[in-house]
Amino acid sequence: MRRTSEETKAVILTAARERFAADGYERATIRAIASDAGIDPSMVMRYYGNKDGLFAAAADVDLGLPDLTAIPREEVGRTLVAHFLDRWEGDEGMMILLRTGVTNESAAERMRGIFAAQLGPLVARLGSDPAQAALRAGLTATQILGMALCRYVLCLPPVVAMSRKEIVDWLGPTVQRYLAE
Amino acid sequence: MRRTSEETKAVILTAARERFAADGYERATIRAIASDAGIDPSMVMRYYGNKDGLFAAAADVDLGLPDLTAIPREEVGRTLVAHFLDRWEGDEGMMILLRTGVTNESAAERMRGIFAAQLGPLVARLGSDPAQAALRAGLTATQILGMALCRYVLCLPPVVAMSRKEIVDWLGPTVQRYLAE
DNA sequence: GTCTATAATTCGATAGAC
DNA sequence: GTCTATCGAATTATAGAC
Repeated sequence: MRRTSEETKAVILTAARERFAADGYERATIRAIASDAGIDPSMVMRYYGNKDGLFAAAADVDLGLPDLTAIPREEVGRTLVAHFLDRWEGDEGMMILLRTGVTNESAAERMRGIFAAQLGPLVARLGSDPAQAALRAGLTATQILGMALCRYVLCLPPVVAMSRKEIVDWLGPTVQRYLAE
Repeated sequence: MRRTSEETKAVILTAARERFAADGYERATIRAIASDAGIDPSMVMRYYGNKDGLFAAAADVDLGLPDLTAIPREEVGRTLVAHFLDRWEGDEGMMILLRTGVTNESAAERMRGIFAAQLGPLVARLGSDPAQAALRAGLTATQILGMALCRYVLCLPPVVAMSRKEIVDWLGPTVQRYLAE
């Protein structure tokens, strides 16, 4: 099939995101990604240089965090938990970060950067003690990422069985305490 | 160096645990493990058959969970958090399960089995509603594993900076609520 | 018990034709 | 823009000498 270069780049990137999300960095091979995209492996190199370049493009994730100062303070915990559930079930971005960040140092560095740049400032704007903002953001990350790990990656049966409402009801108060109490 | 077969097996297993913990399943090569152990790669095959056999031996982890019915009920959350901190900083067992379980399905299955067999019954013995025991164990896993992920694997700076006491003080009440409230 | 040699794959990456 | 062909390196795994 004949495409424009932009189309080809996009097709490759979509396949790459799915593979990195499903398999992690090492097992997501250029050959497999090219096969999914229905093109030759050399096309991947042509447009992204090497595997690292492709990964960098695939792992460019925006958490799309909501403005927590615009909602009632007692609702920030539940709101953030619900938002991350949407993010996890929406696209592969979070899965890419988690699956690759665990065995790839540059991916872990990217994960640190994303949380420092996006979750950190959000928590800081919530007010309270500025000196504690980083700590509170870190605590929040442990609970949010832990839920994602158990539910979407390790697939622990009792965690998979939980409904969306159950998760918000149980984790909401935890994140509320970490964020604002 | 000349050893007995038991010694050689043990030397290989020690090196394998460190490599699997540090690199995950894919990047922990038999060659690297053999090199660490100071022997030839073929020795690994001789004693463990193949890479899966070696991994099975390396990932045989006992959480060594304490009997929570023997301590005051209001202390179970803090006690469990402290125990897992010890486990994480004690040997490579937990790190192996986490690093490999994220990109290897058989390792994830092993993780599910270990938590179902060891954490589940522990929570069930705490009493309360038997129908909720699995849910409570799952919730506990999300917070415990999430802390480990952020602190020991992703190394998020504010989480790494926390002292042992801070972790127990912050996570203790969370796990207490998941376990027994 | 230890090692050499090597088979059989698989992977990332390059060169170049069309 | 797409593909064939291929290189060079790395991996798991096997066969067999000492």
